[in-house]
Amino acid sequence: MKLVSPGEAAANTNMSDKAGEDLVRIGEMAKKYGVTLRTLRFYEDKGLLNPQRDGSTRLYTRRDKARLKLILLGRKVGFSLRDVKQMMDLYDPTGSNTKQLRLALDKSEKQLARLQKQRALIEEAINELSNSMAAVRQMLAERSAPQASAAG
Amino acid sequence: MKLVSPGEAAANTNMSDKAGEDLVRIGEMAKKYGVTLRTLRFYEDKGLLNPQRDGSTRLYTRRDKARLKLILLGRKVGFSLRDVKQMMDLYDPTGSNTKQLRLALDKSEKQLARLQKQRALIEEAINELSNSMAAVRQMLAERSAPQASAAG
DNA sequence: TATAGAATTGACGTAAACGTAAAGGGTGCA
DNA sequence: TGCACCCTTTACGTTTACGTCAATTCTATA
Repeated sequence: MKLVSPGEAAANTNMSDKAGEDLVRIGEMAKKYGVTLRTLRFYEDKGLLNPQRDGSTRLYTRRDKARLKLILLGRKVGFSLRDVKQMMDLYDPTGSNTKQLRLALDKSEKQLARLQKQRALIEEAINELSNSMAAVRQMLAERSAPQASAAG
Repeated sequence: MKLVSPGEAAANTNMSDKAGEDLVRIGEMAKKYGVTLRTLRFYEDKGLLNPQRDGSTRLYTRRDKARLKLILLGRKVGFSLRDVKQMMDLYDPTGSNTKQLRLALDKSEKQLARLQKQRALIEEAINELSNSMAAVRQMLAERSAPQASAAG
């Protein structure tokens, strides 16, 4: 049962059962989104992805791609995979998803606060480090040119 | 052999052998610098601190305090303990410490670059997250007031 | 003397997101 | 037929800076 043979996959013109099902195997999926195979399997193991199977071979659909995009966005903004899963698990294609959206908003507000705190910490660190570097440069300068100075 | 009894420690007026040796035990040291006992022992285990001993009891000197301050500063600006140790290990009380200072400066420059990159990433994250939140709020608004709209 | 308060060493546990083998199947092509 | 790839599962390893017992000892004090 050949669905997408390697090589043909890139120029995929297969219009099988459903129009444009566009199934890809793990290798192509990984390349397409810049992640490793291990990562995709890991996400699946954590319940974040759920690709079809052709025998034992994973086949990722359009929906898997959408989910992966969300996961990667979530990771980028600093959510844990656990958070991402919680939010995605609330998705219901038949409903208004009000609950999901509210949860996402709630988590996002908290995450935004965390990010802002982190940014503040990093700026503090940058300032402290810059000060230290200035002091070190000063000491080095004094060592290379030990002229008379009032400093102890 | 009593050196610093608890309670007396705070109002320490003991001028023993060397003037103002100012030895403190681990509990007071921890409180003074806002770290746990575990942390102090851990730092010692990693070769970052080297307190004296009264039998089996650790006694921290003025020098240990100076070193701990440096460790905490290092951690604050994002150095690993390994980095901190490398830098401190080069300290030689009899020399000019040019090598140490150069190493510190070198590491600091790299760390500064990392911090700046991190800051950039965090700001990207903040922006992306803010955008997502706006979109979610939009969707929620549409759900609570589903008037006619052109949006799909 | 009994109790409460420090200290000690030793050693396993934790978090997060994968990395990295190891051992093995399936397939198209020269 | 056999390489060259792609895929699979299982499972231990990695990183960092400690946290958290556990079992014991020491000491001051009421």
